[in-house]
Parts: sequence; C-alpha cells; structure tokens
Amino acid sequence: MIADTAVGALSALANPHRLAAYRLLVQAGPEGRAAGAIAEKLGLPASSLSFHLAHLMRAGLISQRRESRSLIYAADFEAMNGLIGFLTEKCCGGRSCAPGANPKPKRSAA
Amino acid sequence: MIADTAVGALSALANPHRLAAYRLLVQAGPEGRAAGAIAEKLGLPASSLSFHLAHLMRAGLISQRRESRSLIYAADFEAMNGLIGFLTEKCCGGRSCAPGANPKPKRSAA
DNA sequence: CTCATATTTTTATGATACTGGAAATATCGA
DNA sequence: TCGATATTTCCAGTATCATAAAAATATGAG
Repeated sequence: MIADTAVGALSALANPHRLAAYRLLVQAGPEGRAAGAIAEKLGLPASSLSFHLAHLMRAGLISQRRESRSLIYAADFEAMNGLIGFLTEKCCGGRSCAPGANPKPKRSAA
Repeated sequence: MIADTAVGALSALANPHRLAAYRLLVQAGPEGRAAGAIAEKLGLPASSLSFHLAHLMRAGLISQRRESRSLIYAADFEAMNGLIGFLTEKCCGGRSCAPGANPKPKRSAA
C-alpha cells in the first residue's frame, strides 16, 4: 500500500456515519448487506448513506454487487489488512513495542 | 474504545503530513523523536508540523515530553492497538474472514 | 539579564466536506 | 408497458480544515 491509498482509506473512515457503516459491514462478513438495510440500521436518509458508501467505495474499502433490486455492499478485508499493515509497518524498528508488548499484529500473508 | 474516539483518531491520520509523521513515530518506537527532527525529515515548516502534531495529540495517538529545549513526540501504541481492535471488532461475526483467511489480528491483551 | 534555540499560538485566506430533498436510474412483477 | 421498489445523482447552503508567516513562549548558556 502506498501513502495516498492509506490517506484515502483513513479519510473515508474518518466520519461517524461512514465508520458506523464500515463496521457494520466488517461484522456482516463477505455476505454483506443491502444499502437499504444499512440505512435503516443507521437511521440515515438514503441519499446521505449513498454518498457515504460511494466514499468508502472510492477508497477501496468496500465492494458493491447487485442482487435483483438491491445493491449489496461488503467490506474488503484485504484492504483493511493492507491499511493496518501500513500503519504498523516496521513498528518500533523491530524492538519489543510498548507497554503490553505487541511485537506486531501478525497477519497471515503480510 | 468508543466511536467518537475512533473517528478522532482516524481524522487525525487522514492527512498526508500527519500520517507520515505518525508512521515515523511508530517506527521510532517508545524513544520518540524531537519536533525539529520530524520537521526536517518531512520537509515541513515548524508551525505547520506543530499544528499537525497537536492534532495527533488531541486524538490521543501520540504523547509529548520535554527534554531540555526539545519536545519529544512518541507514538502511543495502546491507542494504535485500540483503534485497530475497534475496526476489526467482531470481524465477520466470527466466521473465517475473506480470501487470505485472517480470523482476527490477535493482539496480546485485547 | 540577554541572547540564541526550539517550538507553539495566532491569524487570515482558500479549499474541501456534509447534508437531505427532489429528480433520475435500474430492476422486477403483472 | 405501467407501477412499485431500491438506490443514486444533483444541488446549494453551511461548516470545517490546511497552510505558513509572524509574534509569543519556554529553555539554556554566558
């Protein structure tokens, strides 16, 4: 991941509504959730939610697929792991890492 | 971590200069780095960097300590892990989690 | 006390983001 | 084709953020 991508992803998450929507999708897993269901859960007008989902899409954090009349959104877990890896990269230059001692949030492939 | 805190942290990171400064501090580890050293490394005017560091401080992502004439900034690793935990919380509702299969970026205490 | 260094605060201007109603688009069923 | 459902695009008003020069503050040395 390059810095611009990371800034885009972080900007996308840096809004209460988008963060809520994103977390909802993270918890929903690969199956995802329809836009309408998200709007209802979050109590947002459809047009506002659409704006926020488009923002998350542009940032590459979620994906979209159509299923009949509904548009289903799902979190992109590779993007999430890429972002986390970018933030924690070369954490502490290799040393033991702070109070609780967390060498590195090791992820499978990264 | 509550949502407001997370939004604050993400907003703080959602800027190229702040993200660069933060990553520099993450890689520097608990020792941290003086404001002047960061400004030089990033090629930023002192006043601009100060603005950005204050933003990261307000978000709780970094800490400050004085050492003679210099102010030393260091990443707060607990905050970072808290943020990552918040993002990945209840990821996939427990199921296997996407392509690479990453159940959860397990961290020591969280 | 005064000067030099390190950093922050103040300030003004310009740019970007959020909001939600109304209209437009896409899909489905009869 | 027509109507209903699901969602997006358009719009404009308001609010928030980034920038960097200049002035202010804090520390240390002589």
